[in-house]
Amino acid sequence: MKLAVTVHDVARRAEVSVSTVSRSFTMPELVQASTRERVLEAARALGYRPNRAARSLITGRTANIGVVVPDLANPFFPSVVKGIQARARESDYAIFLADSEEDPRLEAELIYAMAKQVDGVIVCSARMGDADLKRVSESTPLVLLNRRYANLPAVLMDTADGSRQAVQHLAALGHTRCAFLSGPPTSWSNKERRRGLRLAARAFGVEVVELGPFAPNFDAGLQAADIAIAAEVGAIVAFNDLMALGVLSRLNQRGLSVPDDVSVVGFDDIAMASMITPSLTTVAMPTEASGRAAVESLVDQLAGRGDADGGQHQRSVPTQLIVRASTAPPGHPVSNQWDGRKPLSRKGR
Amino acid sequence: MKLAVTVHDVARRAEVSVSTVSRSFTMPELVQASTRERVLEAARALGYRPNRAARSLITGRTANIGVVVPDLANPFFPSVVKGIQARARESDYAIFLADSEEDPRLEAELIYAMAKQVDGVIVCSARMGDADLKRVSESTPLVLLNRRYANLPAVLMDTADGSRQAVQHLAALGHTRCAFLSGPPTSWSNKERRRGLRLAARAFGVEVVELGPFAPNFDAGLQAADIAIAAEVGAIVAFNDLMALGVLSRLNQRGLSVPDDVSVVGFDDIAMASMITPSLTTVAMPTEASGRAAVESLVDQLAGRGDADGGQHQRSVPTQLIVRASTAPPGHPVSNQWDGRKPLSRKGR
DNA sequence: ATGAAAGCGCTAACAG
DNA sequence: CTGTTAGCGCTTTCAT
Repeated sequence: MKLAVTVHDVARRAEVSVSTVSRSFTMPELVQASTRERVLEAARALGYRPNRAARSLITGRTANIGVVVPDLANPFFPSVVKGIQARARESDYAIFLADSEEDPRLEAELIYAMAKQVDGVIVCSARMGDADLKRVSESTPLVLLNRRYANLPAVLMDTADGSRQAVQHLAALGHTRCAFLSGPPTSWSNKERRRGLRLAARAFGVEVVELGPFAPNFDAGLQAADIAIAAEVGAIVAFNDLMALGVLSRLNQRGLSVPDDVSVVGFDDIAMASMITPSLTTVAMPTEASGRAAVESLVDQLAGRGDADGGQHQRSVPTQLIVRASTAPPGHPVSNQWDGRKPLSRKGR
Repeated sequence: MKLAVTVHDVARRAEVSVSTVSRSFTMPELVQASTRERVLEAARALGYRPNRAARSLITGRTANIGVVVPDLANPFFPSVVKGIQARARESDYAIFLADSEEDPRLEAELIYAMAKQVDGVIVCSARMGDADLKRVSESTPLVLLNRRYANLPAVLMDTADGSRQAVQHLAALGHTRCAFLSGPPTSWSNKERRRGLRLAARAFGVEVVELGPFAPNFDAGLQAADIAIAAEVGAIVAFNDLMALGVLSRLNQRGLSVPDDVSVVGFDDIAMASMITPSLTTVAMPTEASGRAAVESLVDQLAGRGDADGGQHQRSVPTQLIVRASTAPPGHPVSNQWDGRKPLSRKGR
């Protein structure tokens, strides 16, 4: 069943030494064409596949990259992982995946556990504290996604600007008072969203009521909706789309109309956003693109190119407000109007 | 930076031999408590972590399990992976993840590539042909999810029964003609859904028009909606929820109301289903539970318990129809799915 | 251009 | 109970 075909087997079949077999795979130009052909042929005949684990033992390189996410059930993360996976394969890396179940302690533990089997780890929306982050970063090359710490390489979505766009939009609709349903307190994204909101609120003359923190899921949205309504706001900005959907659902239950009675804004994966109910305005997060960027950052780092650019390891990826039916002029066909080309108004930062 | 702390280092520090160190970790009861304590202490002080790759080289066991999915962007699969991941950790397995991007050839290739680094592979909704499946299954222990082949271990969602429930529901609403938007031709689930549909259609006196095949995504749903409408059906059963959402979106664009003009049924992850627009009736698939079941099946198989139960390796997991607003009595506010002009709620509840 | 031999970090006999 | 030794499958000097 699980018979291991080794270099030796191939060597014997091709009547060469093991080193020649090895070289035929890893440094083909160093072996004569005819010999190499014989080796490759023998390998094919035997169904030989190099054992990457054994290889890594000696080379110190695993060709695997680790990925840690807080919760795969949150649609945001699969999308990031998708981007990582796609970009990783382009550079012949395989993916080691772990779900920390929103547990900060587990997060660090998982990274330690996989450290030896990967060349580096991409940590998505890390929930652990700075101290742990520091410690972990000393044992394995890391890339942070949507988290900032010292000058660790990071890919940051420009979520604060997304907040700004959202507020600008709401202000344009005539709103003067809106609620922010806050998410996980240790989340960098949450802080950024709040920060952007406050800044823009002042600029556009909108009052922001901060509610929460809530869990970043659908059920919390149900509950948060009532609280928001009690706070007498005309617009609700939810930490993410899962919560926003819960809000929508509860609003609907209470017979309130969106956006006629209340405007709702969520933050979500850009792909998912296009499928979701048109009454929800969304700040689209560039999930796949960020995943790809994270891999690139890691690959650079591993290739030693990391230190070359003087600690300029933190890349920011823009976000984009997607407005649907809620602002469509009467008679405008409802759809996912954004075609991915024409950006909405943006100021430089 | 990446200094490797080995058994030797620990051994030296604890003034014991390497084998004692090794045993302290893998067979703690075979080493005297005091010695073990000394070893563990030394290990902690040095920050030693066993190198699982090296270990696997000699034990033949990696404590990793591979997972292959066709498309992580399809919400169905992250949910399955979530279940796998959770159950896997309970048995101290880590996850190797690969996305085949709906490419049957890549699928087999990915499995071969990870074969040596995992103890077994869970293949979700395999798209590859039977021949490839057979070949792959000879090189690595496999568990199939929503795919059946010979007597390979498999976890099957009872999707045919879901179809039956859907048809029964539609018949009860008075429908006599419905469309089935077919998905990937090589998909077992697609065949099962169609089979269940046909069977139930006969039983309940409903006519089924088969359309497609379509790609299992949102965009295909947009397109399929037009075709379905042209076919003059009163109900549409889509291969999955991604397509169903596309259908909903297009119907909405065309000014058709769901479910007043057309009923739409999708198949989806049970957790996601609860958040999606209430106008969509869904056959909820037990994704997480199936993921867990798949791991259990694999663990059994690896423990040699596989052959004991006489080839009874195929487990079936029930599905369940979730009906929402579509069956609500007239006057029920339909949804947060409308064109942004006319309030949907007609009368109060 | 090719071969022989020495390990990578770990565990599994086999002795003591 | 603990230490010594021999590899797991692979790459890599160092010779030839």
